[in-house]
Amino acid sequence: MASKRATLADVARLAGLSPTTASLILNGKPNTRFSADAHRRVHDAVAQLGYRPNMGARALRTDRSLTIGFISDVVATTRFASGLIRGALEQAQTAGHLLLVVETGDDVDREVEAVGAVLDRQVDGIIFATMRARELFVPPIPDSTRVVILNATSAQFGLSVLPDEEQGGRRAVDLLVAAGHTDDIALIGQSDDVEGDLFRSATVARRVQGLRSELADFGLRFVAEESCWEWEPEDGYRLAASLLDRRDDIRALLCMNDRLAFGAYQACQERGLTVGRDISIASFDNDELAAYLRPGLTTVGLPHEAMGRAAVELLLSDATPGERLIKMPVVKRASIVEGERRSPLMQLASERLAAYDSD
Amino acid sequence: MASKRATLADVARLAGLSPTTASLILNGKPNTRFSADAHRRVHDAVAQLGYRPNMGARALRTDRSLTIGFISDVVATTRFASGLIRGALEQAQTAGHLLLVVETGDDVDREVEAVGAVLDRQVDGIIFATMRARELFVPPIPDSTRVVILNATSAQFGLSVLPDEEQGGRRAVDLLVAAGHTDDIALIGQSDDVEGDLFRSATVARRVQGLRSELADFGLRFVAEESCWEWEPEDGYRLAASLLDRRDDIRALLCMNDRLAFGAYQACQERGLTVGRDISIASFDNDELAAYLRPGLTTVGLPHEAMGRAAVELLLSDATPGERLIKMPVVKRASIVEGERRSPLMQLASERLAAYDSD
DNA sequence: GTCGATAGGTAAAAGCATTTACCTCGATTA
DNA sequence: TAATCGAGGTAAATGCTTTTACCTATCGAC
Repeated sequence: MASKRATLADVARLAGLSPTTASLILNGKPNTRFSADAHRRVHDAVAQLGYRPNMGARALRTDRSLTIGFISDVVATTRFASGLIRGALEQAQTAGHLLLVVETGDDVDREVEAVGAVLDRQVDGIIFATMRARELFVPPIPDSTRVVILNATSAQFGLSVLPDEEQGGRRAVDLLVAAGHTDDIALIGQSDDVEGDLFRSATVARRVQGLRSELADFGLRFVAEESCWEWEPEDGYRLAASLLDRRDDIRALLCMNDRLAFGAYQACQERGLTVGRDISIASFDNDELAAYLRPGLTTVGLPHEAMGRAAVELLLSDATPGERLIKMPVVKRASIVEGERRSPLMQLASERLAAYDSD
Repeated sequence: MASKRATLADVARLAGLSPTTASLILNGKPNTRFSADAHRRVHDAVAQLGYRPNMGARALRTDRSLTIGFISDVVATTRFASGLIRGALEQAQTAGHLLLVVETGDDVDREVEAVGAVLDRQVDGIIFATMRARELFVPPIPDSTRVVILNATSAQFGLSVLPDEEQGGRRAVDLLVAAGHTDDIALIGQSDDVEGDLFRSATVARRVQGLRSELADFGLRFVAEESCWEWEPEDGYRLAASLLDRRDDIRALLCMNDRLAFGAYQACQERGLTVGRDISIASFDNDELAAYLRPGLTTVGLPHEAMGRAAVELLLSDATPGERLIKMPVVKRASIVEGERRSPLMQLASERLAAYDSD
């Protein structure tokens, strides 16, 4: 396969036609009438030569490269969100596009450079993915280039894709209430710190709001709240341990993420409490971890893949500015102890869950 | 920023020179003599217009796109190996290249398609990354396109990047022997199944060989071996549990990966054995999990980022065919109980570890 | 016989950067 | 004085595809 790549001119020559004709036929232009024979000859020539158009040359004329720039701060290659890029890759592929991936490490200079670099390569659009909520500084981008913000909002660019955290938060509460928990639920991890909004995902605030709204709908509230800045296993361990040592009326732990929950598991185990039998734990993210734990962790997942797909879909559509909220899946495993008594509240929570699932 | 992108012709016009001159100056061609004034005018014009060359047009002439195709079966976006792509991205960036990422899901058709797609976009080279050891079917690629195989070998393409599993295996043994283990070490996970070589990473065989060779160097052997097909936490749990229930002379578990080790932790805990005090556990991968566990898991890591970097580096170099083995880092945490007695064997193992680390 | 359609095409420009093969002008050399 | 040389450039071709603006032959109608 060392021989040079065939060009459109080669195809035309072999078909005994002009490049114009070959191009028009191959691109299926309407309002052109070429003989059936010409069609056949062109297609035969293409097959015989294994011709594939040179996208660089094509992009030069058409300004469309069938390529999308995927610029992320740090999200693309991190366990936490490789799903984002996988979803984007998948959707791009079905749309005949390829992804040019760049990681900026949240450095503004590299961000500007990244935009320049993908623009130099004539991308049809740019997806900015981020874990940080800071108002995305986005370098100048020509109006003709479509932009979608993934996992953040931006005043500057209208189109963004986010998990539907408010609904997700509500469902987490439903899970516990449907199992019979009312006045024994503690919240672990919520940080009311002002800075929280700056660096934590833009959407955590909505998650918490969903949590509280749903509880309020039921006339309930958290009986304890332990907040912390980092959300690592050791934090979960520390918070849960201190909580359980301090009071004995807690029978459900709602953790802000799975890593906190992992730490909480250890704290419970050490205290002789079996998760899923003596105490309930629910959390967020559906980290890989959640499936490893025993019993399996019930969690409201971050729909990374769906978000990635939606971003590409939105980019390639002519959708108008706005937020696209992606449904968070509720993943039931075995970390919640199911109460047998059926109270009206439990009934209501169950119904809300069912309605959400079947939506 | 809605105005059209400036072209080289615009720059030339503004500088009062010809496009030829502008091009020659900007590309710093040797053996051309232009006045200092011409240089200045061109650079001023570039700055003023914010000119950036159109890489598509450039690639058309030069056949160099400063873009690399990164084609993976499934590895690119998986927790297990996002490091590969991160390393590649990083190295590509420092070399002024961008990565066009495609995932094929290990499907031959999609693989062929992927190669076509990146070739259409004039990539300067292709990196094939894979988790599967099957002889990579690689579609026809023009000789002029450089290819590097990442995490696998290929008879067809000479250049490949692999973790140095043999040395890694030896170091794992050193860790245990240096801590005083001799006749109390069990191996968990090794599958002698013939099919193992077909689907498991190409290099696991070398890992096992390193393990056995190092033990043999010390005149030792595993006192038990539990093998299984999958390497998930539940397998580790099952194997460790059965082993510990069957015999009581085991004081060290060498697990083929961290997930197995995670399961083994649970089995030990259930039996009242404290890891790092009553029993030692060592394993491979340095999964994120390894840092979460308590005590932290001592493990020999897969050097994903370094491998990714090496792949790009190799691709852009003029290196000759061959395997490039990347050193596996030994990550010491707290899962190995340190013996106090210093035997000659312990001394020797320590020395080997030290030599490796300082290399 | 001539006019007009229409079927079936094609020549050439455009899009942008690179590169080869010149060209001009003044100074130097023989 | 004529030939040469170097400094400082430039015109035009090239790479490949798309697209606009034609072109030619034939057939039917009048």
